[in-house]
Amino acid sequence: MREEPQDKKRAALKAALELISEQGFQGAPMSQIASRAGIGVGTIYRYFANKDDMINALYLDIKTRIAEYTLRNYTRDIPVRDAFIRLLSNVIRYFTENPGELSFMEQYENSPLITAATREEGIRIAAPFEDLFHRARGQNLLKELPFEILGTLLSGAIISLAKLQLSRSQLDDDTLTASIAAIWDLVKK
Amino acid sequence: MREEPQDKKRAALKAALELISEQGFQGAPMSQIASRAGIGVGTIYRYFANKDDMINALYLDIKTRIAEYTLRNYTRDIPVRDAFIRLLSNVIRYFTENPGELSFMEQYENSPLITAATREEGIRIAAPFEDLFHRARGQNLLKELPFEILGTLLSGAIISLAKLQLSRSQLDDDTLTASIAAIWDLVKK
DNA sequence: AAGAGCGGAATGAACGTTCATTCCTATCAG
DNA sequence: CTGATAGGAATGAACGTTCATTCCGCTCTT
Repeated sequence: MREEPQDKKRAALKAALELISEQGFQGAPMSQIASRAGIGVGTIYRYFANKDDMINALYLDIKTRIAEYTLRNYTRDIPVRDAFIRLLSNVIRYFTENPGELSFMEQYENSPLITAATREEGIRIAAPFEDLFHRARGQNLLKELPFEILGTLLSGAIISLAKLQLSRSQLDDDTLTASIAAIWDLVKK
Repeated sequence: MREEPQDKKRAALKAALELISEQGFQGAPMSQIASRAGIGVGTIYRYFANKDDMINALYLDIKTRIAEYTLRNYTRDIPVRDAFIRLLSNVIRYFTENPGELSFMEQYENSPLITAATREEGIRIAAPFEDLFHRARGQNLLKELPFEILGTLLSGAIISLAKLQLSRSQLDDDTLTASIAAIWDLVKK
């Protein structure tokens, strides 16, 4: 049974994500993370300087994956409105498929554990969305508000929809589509 | 120096709110809460069964105040759209004046510390908004989506705007007004 | 004098982190 | 091929610290 070099690191991150999303930071001591990952506690410290460092790495890791997944089928030849709808749908789909990640992200982003530096880096990762905003503005489709505000409103609305979708049993497709269309109205002129 | 009977209870809640909003749950041990409140640790346990109980009480307390403040100048003779705008503005104003409360609420609502029962109670407190939704639906002003979804979208957007307002230096009045108008577009037909 | 309210030292459980030890595998000598 | 050697990876018991909670004595009030 050949092991990849980073197997244990991944296992630790996965276990941390599961425990934190299920039980919160309080419910995720290093000892439990290790045992769920099937490794020794000490091993975690071979890969991360300390617990904060591990959680930071987890955050950036997930943020990157979300950004990739969301943009995965975006190209510039898609009409602006369609592109928005598609990206928003991707966000919903991603979190539906990875419910633990939404819970972890929300906990971490709202906690003072997150450093200003990490938060900045998270924003940078999400930067490719800017392109779509610029195209939309170029076609005069957007409300006359700074991108920062439009982006904030958009993400606030879509995340809250994702949370609802996860907490209540899944919404049916038509309702979801209509909800996403509503979110487009939030930013469209 | 005559003390009101519940003074220390209030002081404990206030100190807990401050510490949790500034430093997170990790950074708010009972000993610090007590010393910031200017009381003994033991005293806290005269008013609350344990820490969880205190935090729960804090949550419900704040949620009630927010709901009151938000509805404070709402009456049925205000046109629906104006009423929405007014309530949304109240939310922003409340959190601008009480920044710690937004931070605490967001941390607590996203953490698994909150029980299903407490969450339910939180929803019940916010129920008076329903009236406005019913009026709006009666006048056919709303998108054809369940109230639950419209409410979720609305609160997601307004909360994200409040967070932005607190993190970046305050937004100017015109921008704020325009942003709130945008949020109305989210639910209006 | 009795009792309620209060304070903060004491307690023990739980935690993050360390480190002496073991395990594993690659290398190399014979 | 075999056995010895070395060194990095992995382990988990042990440590020191922190924390929620308890307990007991002190101080007012009546």
